[in-house]
Amino acid sequence: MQMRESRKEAVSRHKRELILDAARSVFAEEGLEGASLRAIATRAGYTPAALYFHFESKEAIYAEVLRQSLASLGDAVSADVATTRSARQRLHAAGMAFFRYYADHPRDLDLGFYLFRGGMKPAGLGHDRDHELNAALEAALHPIAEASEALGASRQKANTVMVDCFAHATGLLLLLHTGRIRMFGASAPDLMDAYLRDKIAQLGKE
Amino acid sequence: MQMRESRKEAVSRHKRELILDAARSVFAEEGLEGASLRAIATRAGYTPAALYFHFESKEAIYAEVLRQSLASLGDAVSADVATTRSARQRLHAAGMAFFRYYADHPRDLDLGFYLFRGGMKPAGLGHDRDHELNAALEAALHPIAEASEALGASRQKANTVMVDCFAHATGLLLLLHTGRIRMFGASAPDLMDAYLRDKIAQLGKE
DNA sequence: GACTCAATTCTAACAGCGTTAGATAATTTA
DNA sequence: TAAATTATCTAACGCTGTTAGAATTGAGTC
Repeated sequence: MQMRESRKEAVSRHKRELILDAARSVFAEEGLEGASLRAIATRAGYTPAALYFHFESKEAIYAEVLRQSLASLGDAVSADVATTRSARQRLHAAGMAFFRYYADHPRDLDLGFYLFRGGMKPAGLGHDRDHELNAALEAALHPIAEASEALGASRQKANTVMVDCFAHATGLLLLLHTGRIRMFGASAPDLMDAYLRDKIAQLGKE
Repeated sequence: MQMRESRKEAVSRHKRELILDAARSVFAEEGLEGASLRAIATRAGYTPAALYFHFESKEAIYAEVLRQSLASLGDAVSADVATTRSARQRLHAAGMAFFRYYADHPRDLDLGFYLFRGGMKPAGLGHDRDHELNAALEAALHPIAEASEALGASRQKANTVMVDCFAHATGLLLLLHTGRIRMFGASAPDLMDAYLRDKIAQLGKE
């Protein structure tokens, strides 16, 4: 039921994208803390209030940046998975691609943590946006569940594997980017690799 | 080299503790977002500016709350570990105690995420406070490394196990408290339990 | 009891934040 | 050209963490 977008809509979408570019730019240079709505507006050549014509709130801008980031993540995972030949390799490739994406894009991880942790609180984002982000994350991770099932796991078990991999990767990424605990020579990517290999071996023998 | 604290020092310490109680109280009722310096001051019966006589910044108050929380965590882990008889049980008990502490104290987890992620940025906390918090976290987790070594792992490997357990628990806790990904019937505590059992079995046969 | 000096708290303000109402400018439509 | 809609700006509100400087409190001394 979607009709061709009018010229006006295209222009509007383009302006939104310019604002999002400004947001990403400020975000990259100043981090999440420095990415105030005013800073974003200034960089985009706007007055703060003007942004409210294109987005309903600052969090909505953040959410859209995150949404696009999750789409990129999904693409990155899919691309890596596509180069493999076996279910074992698919699981490993998907897990590592997920890990690597956030190892390479720490700001995106910041944003994810910020919105995913705070988003449910007071009227944050609203259920629609919220569900959309959840779905995008799950979609990006889905190859892990698919590969697990191909390795003989039940659907329930396959989803559990997906959740486990997500949790482990997330925890390691947190460690990687904050350096809270000394790693004693071990590297986060190596630990992720080892975790996935163990999981695959474990699935193979059940 | 530490001498008995004077009466004046004791009073000062008591007032600090009252402020920290107010902080915990606001934090419990309003969450991290609602725990503004002004809200804390009001609850403690102070004017906002008065808090700066006892703490150097709002983040310093947060940091002290977190420090005490990490001490409690260490106690909780130690207490559970003390009830066990074997190295296998110690590892399992320590991992589960860590997980359970933050499952039961979501606000403390919020605080940890907030300070641990943002703390390194612009002049946040300073290296001393920062190192102190890191050390407290590592101390709380140490029983995991100890038990791993008792199970025959090298010191390097034992520390790796500690890091892995921390990462997995952290990731699952994030999931537990935000419900970002559907868990498909699996429960986070069960997943943590399964992870630890696997790790223990894996250590046993090396 | 009055004086002093330090410890403690308050008042008032600053600059920054997200957000909103209402006026204004720019663009499209009739 | 006139009207109407779209887009942006100005100005303000109430919030935030923080600071300077004045006022208050409290203890120790003459």
